[in-house]
Order: sequence, then C-alpha cells, then structure tokens
Amino acid sequence: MAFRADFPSVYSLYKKLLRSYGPQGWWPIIKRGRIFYHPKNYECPRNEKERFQIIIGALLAQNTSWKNAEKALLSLHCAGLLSFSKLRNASEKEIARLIRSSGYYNQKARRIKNFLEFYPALRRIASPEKMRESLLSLNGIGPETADSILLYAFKQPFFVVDAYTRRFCAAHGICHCDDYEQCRSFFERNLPRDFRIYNEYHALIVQWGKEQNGIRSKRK
DNA sequence: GCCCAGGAGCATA
DNA sequence: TATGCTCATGGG
Repeated sequence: MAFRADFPSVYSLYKKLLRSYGPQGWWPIIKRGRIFYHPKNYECPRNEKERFQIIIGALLAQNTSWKNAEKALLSLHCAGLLSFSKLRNASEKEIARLIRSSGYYNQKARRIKNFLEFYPALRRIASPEKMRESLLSLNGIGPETADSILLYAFKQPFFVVDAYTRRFCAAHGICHCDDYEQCRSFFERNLPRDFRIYNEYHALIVQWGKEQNGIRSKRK
C-alpha cells in the first residue's frame, strides 16, 4: 500500500472540513414540493422513490450548477413525473421541456429515457462492482455519475471524484489525480471503508470548492 | 456581453 | 493516448 502512510492526513483533512463546515446533509430529497437536506442522517434514501430521485438528480447535475439541476428536478416533481413508471411513460420531448433549466436538456432527456430502459435490469444486479460496470456501459453515464449513483442512491462505498475533488487534491498536495480511477482509489485506500464518510467527505469538498469560487470571484 | 459551472461522448490525430 | 469539439442554460 504505497499511500498507507498518508492515512492520517487524508482522514484528518476530512475531520478538519467537518469541523469547519459541519455535516452537509447530502443528497437532498424532495418532500411536499420542497428540497430537504438531512445533516447527520445517512439513512436516506429510505425507499425506492427517494432512491429514484437521487439517480435522476445525478443525471441532471451533469456539467451544471446544483441550483439549476434542482430547478429541473422540482419541475419534474411538480409535473408528477418523478417516479419510474411516470417518467417511463413520458415522452422525451416532455421531459426535455421540463428539465430545460439544467442545460443540455435534449441530451439529458435522451439519456434519462435510455437509463429508464435499463433500470429494472440494473436493480436486479446484486454485486456493486457489477452494477458499476453496467452503469458505465450506459450512454451518458461516466465514472463520476456512476459513483454518485452508487454512493448516494445505493449507499455503496465508492468515492466520487469531480472537478472540486481534483482542485482540492491539487490545493492540498495530497495526490496527482489526472486519472479518475487513480484518484478514486487513492481516497478509498486512505479512508475507513464507510459509505457515510465517503458521502460526507465528497459533500464537504463541494462546500470547500464553492467557498473557493467565492474567494476567486472576490479577487476579480 | 463574457465567463464559468459538481460531465460525457465522439471524432480526429 | 490525448486533445478538441459539442451539447445549452443561468448567474455573477
């Protein structure tokens, strides 16, 4: 284990972030038409409906701010389409119209429809690794989206690497993460194998990244 | 008006 | 293997 010696530093960075930002309550869930965060509660999703929301949210959040993705998710919810059966019966055109605020709406609507076609078969896969392979084989699902789904919707310990994670690594000099899998494996080898920690750590890195954005825009 | 935001797929070299 | 282009809205 080449990086074993770094265990305290990666984990202590996590604890430091947690102390300064507090639990993030990620991934948020829609209830009664409102978005709810649930700090310190890692039980979500509690049911298939909440799980489904998280998956669609992960697809909508691709290359856009969470705020825009959230608007799109709420608009699907308000149209009564935020469930597998309702969305399965909706047309691609209708979905595209509703998710407009998340950007790339035609592409995302196509990807959602494609995903829904394979979802029942995907649910039958017992092994998390096999499920990851299947997710990655679907059009429009790359490593970050696959790991977000596995971690936040299925509570499986897969560390999510995104643009903020890469910046976080560079800023703290903790690893060279040009390659997605290398970076993921670095975090996974240097943290206790607990989906709650992966969940919170990623959310905290995002919070850190947003704060950095604020600092950068103030400098301009 | 410009730039960037929590990606992914495809073509091309 | 890696680099560039495309998809597109919304907010600062």
